[in-house]
Amino acid sequence: MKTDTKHRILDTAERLFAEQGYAATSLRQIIAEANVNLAAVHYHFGPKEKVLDAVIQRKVGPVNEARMALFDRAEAEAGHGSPPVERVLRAFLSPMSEAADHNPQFVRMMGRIYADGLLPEIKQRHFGTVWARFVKAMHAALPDLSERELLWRMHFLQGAMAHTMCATPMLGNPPADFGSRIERLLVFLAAGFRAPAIKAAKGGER
Amino acid sequence: MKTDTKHRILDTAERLFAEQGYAATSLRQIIAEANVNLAAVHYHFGPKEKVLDAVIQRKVGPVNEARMALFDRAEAEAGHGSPPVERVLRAFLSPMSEAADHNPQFVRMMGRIYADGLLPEIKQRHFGTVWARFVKAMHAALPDLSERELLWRMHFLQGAMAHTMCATPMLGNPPADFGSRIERLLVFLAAGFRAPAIKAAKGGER
DNA sequence: GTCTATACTGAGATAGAC
DNA sequence: GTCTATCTCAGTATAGAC
Repeated sequence: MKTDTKHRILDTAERLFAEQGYAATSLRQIIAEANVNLAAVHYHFGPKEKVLDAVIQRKVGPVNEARMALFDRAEAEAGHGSPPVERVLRAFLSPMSEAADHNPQFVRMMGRIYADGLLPEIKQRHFGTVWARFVKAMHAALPDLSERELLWRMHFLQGAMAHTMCATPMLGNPPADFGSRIERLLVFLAAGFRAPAIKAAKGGER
Repeated sequence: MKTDTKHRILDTAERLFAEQGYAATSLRQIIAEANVNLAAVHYHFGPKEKVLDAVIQRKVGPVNEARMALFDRAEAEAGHGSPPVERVLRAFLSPMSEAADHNPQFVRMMGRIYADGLLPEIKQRHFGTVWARFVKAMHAALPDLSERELLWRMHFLQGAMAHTMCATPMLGNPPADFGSRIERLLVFLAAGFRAPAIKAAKGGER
């Protein structure tokens, strides 16, 4: 059967995207290492961006499902009230950490993809719903923050998270220590979100 | 005189990089809008990356000088002790904010360049010394943090800052309200840096 | 020293034969 | 379904006019 052509393309693309980044990886390099024809890529996926889309879709699904399950659990345990900030943050961040333990390159790839800046739509498609729930849970945990203030802080979180994911400095031993990196990020972010909002910015942004 | 060829290239490149990003802007588009020849770019700057380098160099110098001056002032006012975290953060962030008031596109460009992930060397060349001083000042302001913890938090800061700079959502009125954005970021970061460090991460990163 | 014209290589994309 | 051949456009490099 030749259906494995599709899988070979995806496997090779995922590996090369993780190693070199999306932009730096050419379709010709992928097809050479996957031993398939160039047009086969276009037949199965279409343009290069769709290859990336398929690579992400294959791996990000389980991560997002885990996130949703953790949101469910946190809210169930909180009963009437809302789960604390740390709990919500952990529900979103820890599945990515676990994915990194199993496949470190995937998380690096996600970080690089994020860093490559080509996600106007990819981000929305693969993370839209889970992100919306994340924002909602954070808002419930931090009722004193205005929506605008919260959204900006979510913006800061996004940047810090992406930059942390793709961090090449695999500082420290053991090498694939993504878990402690997430722990540090979580402490940092929780404190940032808990900070009292600024009263009146001089610019007067409404 | 034809020396303005160089300036026209730089001006056009800066504008296009800001509008579309570095990767999405072709040299041919630049030369078309600047009314110069393709080889003139190669003559004056060399490869495309050197064009970016020149564009950055022209604008980032004053910003870094302002940062250094603010570091000086903060340390002088602090006397024996160290300036507080907010003071150090503001010394680093506010010059970029003022640059944005004068030329909003430049800051957007910097963010996009950062987001394009093509700065392994550019970052070092243009921000190396000022960043080193920034880290040192932050360390002095937060003596309880281990160096590793501090460096990771600087890493988070970097990601949040870059993501904030290139944020397309010019939410709120007035439109170019970069100042309040920086104020919000500053509050968020100061709280994050002040958070007590985690004791023992399960991974045991050293 | 400054620029024009032109060519070279490799990228992504597509039409059409098999 | 698959692959060959080809198209366009990118960055880069060179030769030579002024």
